[in-house]
Amino acid sequence: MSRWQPDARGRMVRAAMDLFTERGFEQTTAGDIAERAGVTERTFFRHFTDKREVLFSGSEAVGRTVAEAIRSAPADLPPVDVALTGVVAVARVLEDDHGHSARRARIVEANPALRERELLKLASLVETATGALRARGVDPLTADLAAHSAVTAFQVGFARWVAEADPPALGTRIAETAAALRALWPAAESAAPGRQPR
Amino acid sequence: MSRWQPDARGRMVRAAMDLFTERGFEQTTAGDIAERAGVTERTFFRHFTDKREVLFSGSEAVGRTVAEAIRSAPADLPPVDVALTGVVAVARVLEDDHGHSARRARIVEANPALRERELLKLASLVETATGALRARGVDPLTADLAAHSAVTAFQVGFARWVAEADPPALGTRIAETAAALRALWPAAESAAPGRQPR
DNA sequence: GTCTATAGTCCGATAGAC
DNA sequence: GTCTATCGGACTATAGAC
Repeated sequence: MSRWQPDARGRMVRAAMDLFTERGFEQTTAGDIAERAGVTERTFFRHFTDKREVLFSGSEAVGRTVAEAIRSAPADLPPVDVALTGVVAVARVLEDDHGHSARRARIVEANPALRERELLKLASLVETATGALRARGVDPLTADLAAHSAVTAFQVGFARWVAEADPPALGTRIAETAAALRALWPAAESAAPGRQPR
Repeated sequence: MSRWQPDARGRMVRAAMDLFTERGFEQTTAGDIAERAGVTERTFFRHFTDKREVLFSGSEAVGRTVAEAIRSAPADLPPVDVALTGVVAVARVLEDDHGHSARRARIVEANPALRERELLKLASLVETATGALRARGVDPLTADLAAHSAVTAFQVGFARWVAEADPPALGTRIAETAAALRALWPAAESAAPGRQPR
């Protein structure tokens, strides 16, 4: 039908993951990825602003999922639980394909440049969640910290999940991590009403 | 006396900050920085692995400060407070020069590539703190989460501090942020002794 | 210190979809 | 005709190799 094979973007993503696994991120040029995907290097850079971005193309969708889950969470839920609702919604999407997540995580962990990009995406997720919480009327500082805490629970829970050979549900790991986060702050010492910790 | 002016590294750092402020990070080449610092481009790359790194040369020292503070914290302190001790020790160092921190923060915020690097340094700080906590016998998950929480308190408190024209002590802002973080987790619901939150 | 590969940008040209 | 996706070539800066 057309001059081009469809789904150039998907082919580039798959080619990149394969090549990064085979010979590593730095040993793979943008041209290599393009070649294997059957496009030119120039086309690669029109789809992805830089070489790293090819592994992070789904991140806008993740942000939308978080924002929507926070928007539609029950009104009476405490802010931190609202934020956790957001990241658990993301977990539900990733749940299905542990193999892909694990493979991708291994590639990212192996390269500092990719870790940097991942951290930027997580930071952007924190910002998205903060905004969604504030839209619910949560005060700015609480919103920011609840978002940070939820993303930490996601990040740490996800890291444990992908490291496992025969894992439970990702949502379970995240809930466990959130429980451990809550347990960090001993209620007995300083959470008595009105007392200001220094 | 010698063929070279002393403190080439310091001159490059200052030249970089000036140029990044004047014309922005991307509009400044490594050669520009080297030239203003009176060295060759080659010398620049011998001191800094990449262009961004010139703004992050103090990060190893920060890591050592955190690790040492955690190592020497009172034995009976809860893990999260030990971790907070670490980041407060860093605050004491930055305390003196609000102007420099604010200027640097503005440069970093203005450029995604620099934000990425900053996030990587913060992640590495989390790892350092986690290691130091584990060396005290804290279990791995608690150590990781306490480190994350402390660095979040630092990060958010620092961001508020640099944004202020006539700020209080950075340590105060961080303590406030930590208190707000603690307040996120309502004690009433699930922190009763022996009860396991799900 | 020189040389080189790669990343990433800018310009324009082209070919199909609508 | 308009919109969008591809391709080609030239170009600079980064960063590493020699």
